[in-house]
Amino acid sequence: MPPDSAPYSDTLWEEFAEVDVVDVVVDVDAPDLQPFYSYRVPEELRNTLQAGTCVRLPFAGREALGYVLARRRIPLSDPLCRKLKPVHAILPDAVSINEEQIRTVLWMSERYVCDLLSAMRCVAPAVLSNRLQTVVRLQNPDLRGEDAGDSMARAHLIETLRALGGSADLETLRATARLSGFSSAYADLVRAGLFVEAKQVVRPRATGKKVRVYALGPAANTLTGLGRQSPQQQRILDLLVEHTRQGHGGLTREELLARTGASAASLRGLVERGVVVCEERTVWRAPTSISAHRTVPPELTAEQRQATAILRQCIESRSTQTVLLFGVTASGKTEVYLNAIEAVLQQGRTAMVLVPEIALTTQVVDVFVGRFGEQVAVLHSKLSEGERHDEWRRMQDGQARIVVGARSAVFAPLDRLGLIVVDEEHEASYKQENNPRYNAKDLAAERARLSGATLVLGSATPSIETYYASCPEAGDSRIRRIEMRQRIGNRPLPDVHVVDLRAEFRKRPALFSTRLVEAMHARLRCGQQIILFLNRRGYAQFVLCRDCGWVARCPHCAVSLAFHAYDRTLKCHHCEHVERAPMVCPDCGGTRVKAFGIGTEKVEEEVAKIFPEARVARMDRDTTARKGAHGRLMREFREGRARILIGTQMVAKGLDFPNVTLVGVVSADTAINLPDFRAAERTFQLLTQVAGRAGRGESPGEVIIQTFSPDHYAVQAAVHQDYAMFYRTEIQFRQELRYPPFSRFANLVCTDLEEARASGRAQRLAYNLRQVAPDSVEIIGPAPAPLVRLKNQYRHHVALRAPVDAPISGIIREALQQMPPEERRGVSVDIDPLSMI
DNA sequence: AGCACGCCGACT
DNA sequence: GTCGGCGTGCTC
Repeated sequence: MPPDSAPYSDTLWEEFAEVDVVDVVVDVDAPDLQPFYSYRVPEELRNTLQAGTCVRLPFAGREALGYVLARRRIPLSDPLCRKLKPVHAILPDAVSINEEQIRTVLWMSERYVCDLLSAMRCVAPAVLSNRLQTVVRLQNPDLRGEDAGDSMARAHLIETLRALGGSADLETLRATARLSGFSSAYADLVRAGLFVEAKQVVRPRATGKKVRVYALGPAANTLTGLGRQSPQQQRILDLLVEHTRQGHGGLTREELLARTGASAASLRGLVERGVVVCEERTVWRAPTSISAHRTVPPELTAEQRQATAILRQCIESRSTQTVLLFGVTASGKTEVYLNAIEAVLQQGRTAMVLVPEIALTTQVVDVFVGRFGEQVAVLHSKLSEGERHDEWRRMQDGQARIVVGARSAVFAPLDRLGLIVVDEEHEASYKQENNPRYNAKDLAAERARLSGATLVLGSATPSIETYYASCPEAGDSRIRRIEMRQRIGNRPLPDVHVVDLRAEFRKRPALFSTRLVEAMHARLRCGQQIILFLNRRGYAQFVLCRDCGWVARCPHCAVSLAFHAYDRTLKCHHCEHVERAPMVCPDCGGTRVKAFGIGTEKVEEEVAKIFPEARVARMDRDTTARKGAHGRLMREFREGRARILIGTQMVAKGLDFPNVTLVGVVSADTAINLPDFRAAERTFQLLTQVAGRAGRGESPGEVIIQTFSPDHYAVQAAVHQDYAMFYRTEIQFRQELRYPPFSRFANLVCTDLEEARASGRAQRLAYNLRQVAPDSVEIIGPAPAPLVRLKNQYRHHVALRAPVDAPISGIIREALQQMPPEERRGVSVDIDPLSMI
């Protein structure tokens, strides 16, 4: 027991009775590890080791990297103390993460039922791209194969390492030696001391460069140092004081002199007296060309001013209110975001803008870079590891205070977040489609909560869930709604017409209705541009032998192959499989193999037949696969070289081409009949978004929708561009059938190379779930997943439907815990899935 | 008894 | 993932 008298002995006692430890997420891939392990803080790291740092540590008899979650003290009596090993070292220069990011990791792991390491890998990709590598070298350079005794294997390894220059990393040696008993021969050599091992940290390749920057020096605080400055020197000091106060590092010579108009000599004088010091700093180069010229804010419309005022008020009062910015297409939502960001920057806080990956083209990025220049960091999937790392650093160093990025940018290391914008919030691409299946929209909400930021969800076609949450009449107003009903310049919404393909087909079956063809002729005649939309790529959906009924199927997935005419291939749209399209049926040798169903390629071919003089650009995954192809097609269309743009949903979203006056939807039916309760919502959103591409310039727009379901409410609402009308029907249907937002779903998919094991696992999982779930939670299945085989894996699933307040993640975690670890690995958890396929 | 091999479980 | 411990089974 501690002596209870003198305070100093209390402190002493605590030193004796408690151990200083850190909880570490270890970066090792194993199915059955604990969420974290504890290590002793060694004396020499006492002042530097903290939550968020990357460390080297002993683990399972070798060295590993890990990430510190928390530092704490545990009593000496704790049995854990007997097992504790010390942290080896802190990784110098490794990027560390902040407390908010650690809390995000914990939240993710909890909500999405994933381990801390996978959550950590999402939050800190730049950090965990550090790898530990084993480098092995020969004990001495003269070592020969025959020194290894009589073992051929060992002799071979020695000779291989000699050939590699006497030293190599373990993986290279393993790959070069190509030896069946590699591990044991290698271990023998290490044990005999002939091979010497060393661990080495492999870092992401950074592209930062060193510059000299100036900051306030030690003499700046003394009164004598101040006061005797020339006006020029005073301006330099003022700027540096302001800069330091905002928490930034130093400024380069060029920046300082340009912003103060001072001379180089006055700066030199300050440095000589120690008032200002010069230090080396690494700057992380921005991957985006900051060449986008600065743009001047335009005059705001009345609605934009009103929306901006509300957002400014939220930001200035540091309200954590969520706002739905519900503005029709082309109502100028982006300008509202820009103004809100301005307000946040004035407070010395930072801003995050999430956009769907597909919209993250130069068009969007340029708007932000144009307004805020180098303060903008851009994150998207096409960045190299080095570029990503640099953008990460620029944010951590405070050089970049705004991030614009796709889904994963929600993890950006911005401090003091004041605003998070999720643009086109209804987009399905905010959902990560592999594990952990997080939704960036939910994470944005959590980060906003943690950092006290205002969350803005923007859309012309909000998701039903979001809109519902913004309706006071539903007794639910967690979200404040701001509406913008006017398009910029008071341009009218386009005229939308429906063509009933049933009637059309009775007269004359064709890809394009008479009405669409006539409208296209008219637009081409007066020099305007056209977008044709069809949400299916390729030439045809499938090929079928009309003699024997054979259908080309993917050997790896349970789907038919699509026909691509331009290279005469059959492609799987779910995996990488490609094969040559056969001329005759491989089953019966018949020659009547025919393609069915339409895709963008066929649309392109048809356009070429009817409008041979019009230049066409086709934009889908096939034509934009190569880097830069997307931008080239966009330019071609923008500059008017192409008159007609044909595309999949890529062309439906966010594009702004003023000369487009006609949008033709070749078929609105691709999604409408899918067995998914969101089919109608998707159709409505897609139709409304694509219609919004027409009439963004001076001339009014026209939209023609071809469909076999002209009376469907999603089509009708899109025709009238009436969100409220769609919402009223849809929310009623959701309520009657107890779909979200009146319930929550989870989808658990069991995958295995063998179908019996996948289905067996799904059965056990369903059984476990029924054991642990309360009666209010419905366990649906097990059943084969709609896509029963994907990339060679068989898939059986179990779904959950729960009341909105049910602890759905906890139930799933509990059910999974009752399965052995290796079986758990074959279950993929999707909380609030957007699709159950 | 002495050793090779393979499986299982722990890893702070 | 990867190491070591331990059991099995083969050989001297």
